[in-house]
Amino acid sequence: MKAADGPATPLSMKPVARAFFARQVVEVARDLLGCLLVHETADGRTAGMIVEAEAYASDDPASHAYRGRTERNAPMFEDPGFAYVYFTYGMHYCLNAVTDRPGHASAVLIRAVQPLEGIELMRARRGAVKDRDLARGPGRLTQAFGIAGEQNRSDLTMLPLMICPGERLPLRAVLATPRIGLGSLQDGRTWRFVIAESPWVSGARATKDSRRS
DNA sequence: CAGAAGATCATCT
DNA sequence: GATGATCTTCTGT
Repeated sequence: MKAADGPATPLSMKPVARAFFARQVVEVARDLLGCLLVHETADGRTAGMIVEAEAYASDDPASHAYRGRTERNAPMFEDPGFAYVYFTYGMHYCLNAVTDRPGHASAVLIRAVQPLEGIELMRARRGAVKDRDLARGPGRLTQAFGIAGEQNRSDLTMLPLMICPGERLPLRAVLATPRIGLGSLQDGRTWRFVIAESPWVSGARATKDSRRS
């Protein structure tokens, strides 16, 4: 007999309202912590709780949208609540949630989730790694969720994200990376990384050069 | 058209 | 901590 893979209690599948994404990018990034990322493919459904994210405002020099619209970053200029998926380093896909208003070109990179459902499927996709490493990191996450590989990238890019409310996670840190680029913020401070208090985050970044908020 | 860099990861020392 | 893998996208000529 096959062991069921999901959690004992079914996940709430009611997605957040579109208005959730139509706000300043760092606020969205912060509020995404604790939310559930759900993705379904022919192989099954995977879900996890977002524990680490990264905000990219349009005036951040490190943002793909910093130098204006291109073919690749076009989804960033479109409607909030959709995905912007891009391919990088010749082998990795990264998943973003488009935020703010159309034309503002900001997005949140989803950097790590705590696996909750479809864990066997994630293991199959990721190979022999510790469960802690199944979806810790933007490239690993897309691989575990089946967003990488043979998936049609352009289709994926225009799909609505399935983000559902989860639990409230305490904030561990908000990190700035001023030498790479500036997150644009209301009070002039520079933010970008948004990290929850959770064992599923990437430890090195979570402790280095952090500013509490 | 060529060249460089890249929102990364696995592996090595 | 350093390095190689691997290829798309963007920029400049």
